[in-house]
Amino acid sequence: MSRTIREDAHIDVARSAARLFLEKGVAATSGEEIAEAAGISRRTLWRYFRTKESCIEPLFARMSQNLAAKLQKWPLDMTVERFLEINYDMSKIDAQEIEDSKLVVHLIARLAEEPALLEPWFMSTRATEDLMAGVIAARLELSPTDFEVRLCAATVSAAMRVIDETISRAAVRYGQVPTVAESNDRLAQAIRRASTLPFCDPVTPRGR
Amino acid sequence: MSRTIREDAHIDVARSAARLFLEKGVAATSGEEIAEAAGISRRTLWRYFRTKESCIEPLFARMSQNLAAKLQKWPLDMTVERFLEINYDMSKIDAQEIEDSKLVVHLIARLAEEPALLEPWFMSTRATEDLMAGVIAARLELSPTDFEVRLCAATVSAAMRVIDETISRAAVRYGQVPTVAESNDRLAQAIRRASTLPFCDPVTPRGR
DNA sequence: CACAATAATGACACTAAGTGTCATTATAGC
DNA sequence: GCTATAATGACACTTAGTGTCATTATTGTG
Repeated sequence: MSRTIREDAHIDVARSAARLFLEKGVAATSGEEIAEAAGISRRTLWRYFRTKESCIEPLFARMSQNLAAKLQKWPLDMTVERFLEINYDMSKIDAQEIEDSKLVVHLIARLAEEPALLEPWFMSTRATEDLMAGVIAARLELSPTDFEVRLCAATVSAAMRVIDETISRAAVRYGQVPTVAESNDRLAQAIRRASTLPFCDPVTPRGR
Repeated sequence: MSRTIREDAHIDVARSAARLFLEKGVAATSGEEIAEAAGISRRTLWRYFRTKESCIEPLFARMSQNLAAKLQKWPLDMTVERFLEINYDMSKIDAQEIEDSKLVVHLIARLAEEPALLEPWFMSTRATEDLMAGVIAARLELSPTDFEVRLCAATVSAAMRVIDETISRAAVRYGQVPTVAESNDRLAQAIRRASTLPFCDPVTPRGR
């Protein structure tokens, strides 16, 4: 599986880059150091990533992909609240995923001091927006490119972004780590309030 | 007024850069060319801007500032719809501002083909978000850093972004230029639907 | 107006990000 | 085990971006 090997290699580099960025800042970290830490040549690093900053994107992308995998299984007759409740029980999450989440949380918490991290973070938000457009479109039997769907996806993913930033900051800077139930409540509430289309409630497929 | 002189110099460079980016693409435009087109040395260009891409930021920033200037005058007892209606009559806008708007519209329309333009665009969206947080906080007598205010500012500015992108794309790619009234309607409607706090309607100052 | 203080610019050398090219080494399919 | 192909490394190269210092505007003041 050449696809998986390459993806593994990419995320390994992302972890090294994230650790260096958190340790000494983005500006003080050179491409050379990232390559060395990841055990690849400088040339290969630039084949993997267009810029230094984008090296951490696979970490954000992995979060998006986890979300996507879950959202695909969201039954039409279920509310967001219930769906989030049963899907984030934290029990079947492996150690690697927890480590990655920690890195992501720390990166997000540093956004204010490290503007260079904003670009990859916004790119990830954009990916989430596309993801949500797909989910909303599927639930409401509309096109993912429909204006109403795009609007709703944008507001909802913006709300999710604010929740991520708020929780990450609180956790890293003030040590306030919420329970899984609390996070879910906040997230569900924010999504519901931000949504401009009724995709949070059970939807009934148009009769055929 | 050293402040104004510098700002003028910056936006002149931004116009040159925007024209070059639209003409030959971001990748094919070098810092050297931008500097030459703007009539400054390469060294001065890099003193003005950290990156090639960020050269166009003053154009986006100007739009934000125009918006800010208007929103400061939004009376507490007025709806968004009415406010937008009386503030965007297009009559008292000078030629330079129209030219700048055209450049911005074309840049936004190219976002899909020129991912390098995404960063400055998202930075501008972020500025709008801060702006909206201020406006919402003022109208509802809350703090601009309050979670509820941040959430609402994020959803509203996301909606504004989608409107900008939709209208720009339609205008540049399909020649569909809406009337001022139409744009206002769409914008007002999107803002109202995206808002998670009731700042769009007249607010009554808390009695003292 | 002259003259000092300070800010803005240019020139030049430099570091680091990012690319093109080609030889070498893994990897996959047979 | 052998061939086709994808991935990597080595090395030279371009261009983005910075440090430093001399020169040139600008601004404020008597």
